[in-house]
Amino acid sequence: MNKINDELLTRGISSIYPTKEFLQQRISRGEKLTIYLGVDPTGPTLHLGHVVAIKKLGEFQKAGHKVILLMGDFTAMIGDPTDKSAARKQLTHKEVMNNLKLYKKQTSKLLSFSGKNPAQIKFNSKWLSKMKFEDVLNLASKMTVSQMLERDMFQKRIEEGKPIFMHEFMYPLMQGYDSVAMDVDGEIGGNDQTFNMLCGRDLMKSLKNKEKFVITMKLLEDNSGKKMGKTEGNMASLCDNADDMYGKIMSWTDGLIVSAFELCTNISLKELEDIENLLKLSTTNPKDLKMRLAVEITSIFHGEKKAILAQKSWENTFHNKEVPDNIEEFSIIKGTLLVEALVLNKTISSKTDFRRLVDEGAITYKDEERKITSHKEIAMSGVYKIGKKRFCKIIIK
RNA sequence: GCGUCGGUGGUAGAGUGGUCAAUUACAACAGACUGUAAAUCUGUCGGCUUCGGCCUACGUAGGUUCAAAUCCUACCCGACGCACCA
Repeated sequence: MNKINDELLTRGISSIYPTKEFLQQRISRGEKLTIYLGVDPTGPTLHLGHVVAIKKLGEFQKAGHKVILLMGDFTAMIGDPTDKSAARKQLTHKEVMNNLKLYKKQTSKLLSFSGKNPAQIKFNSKWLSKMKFEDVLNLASKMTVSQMLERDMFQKRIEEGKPIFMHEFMYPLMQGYDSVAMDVDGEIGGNDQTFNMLCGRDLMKSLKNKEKFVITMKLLEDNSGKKMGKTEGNMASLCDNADDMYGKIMSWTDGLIVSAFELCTNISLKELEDIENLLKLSTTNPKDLKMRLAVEITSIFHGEKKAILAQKSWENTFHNKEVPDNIEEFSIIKGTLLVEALVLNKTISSKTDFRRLVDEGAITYKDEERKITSHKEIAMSGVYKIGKKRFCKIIIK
């Protein structure tokens, strides 16, 4: 019992507010706690970065606590001015519901939505959209401007002379109010959400005189913290098929291995320690550990069988340089130029790109193991390889 | 309301009349190497091309000029400062 609690309250956790002991006491007293995790339903997919907190939520659910997955549909609708690229479009109710459906599917391996203690799903528009201006003002009166300004993000913007908008001040309040509206015992989230979650803690105290606990999770990132940008692009989506998920994990930088084992897999803490030590030895090839990692994670979402198949296919393709089994096929009319065929099928983005690739010696006609050297090559029936990971099979009609 | 500054490629961010399809960094792509789709190194990185060039792009619309991302005018959007503060 004690041991389980200990892992529940340490693994992957960055910090617990007010204290770990506080939470531990409540749990060992046998209390059934209500904990929630807020997610932003803006996109249709969740990625492995989200898994960290969802997984922890699932662990609490297994331990018998009540868990809520909160869809931040209201907060998502407001849009974030810092994100000028998107100028975030307003989500329709339909889109939100659709995303929810996908989320449910994607998280079903970590959370249980049925049984006697199902994870609940709530929407924060339910209470936030009904608030009157006076309610908002009342909320706003609980926080001071300097409290808000303490936030690193705001400090940085002031230094850079970049704007801070009023509604950005409201954000933490809105998110914080979620805790009050649902009357939860605690919240869980990435440590990048610390400020918002603590804001909810303050509100809880002043409005309900309740001590809300907050668990912040470590972020999935390079041990140097530097390479996050690099990994972001490879951040496997939970919608990816087993092969892609496996492959994307393999392309993670080595520094991510330990933290990913801790945050995304179910291996024991003992094994985790072993892996950490192994990595320090110069005789260890990090690749082998990464392969193990990729199988572990892929297994969670696709089952062990598919994960092992994905591993085999990966080894064949990249280690033995063979053509993978399930590649894209398309048919063309006889005599079509290879450029036309590939661009039409969107395997390559433009004709210029095709010429470049040919000049770089990136395209190979696998059936004859021959590099394509001419821009005017006629497409043949068979398999073409572009770069290291793009394959396609052409069929002549 | 007045004033100041600014809006550039996937992002950040240079450039302030021709040498600008636009420095650089990140992302992306390719090659070499390897331990892999890691790391490192090298190259590429708007589109079309008969490889000579051509076309489209630096907030929008006009204008000046042989020539404009760069100058002018109007407009749109934004930030900052000052004033106002019912």
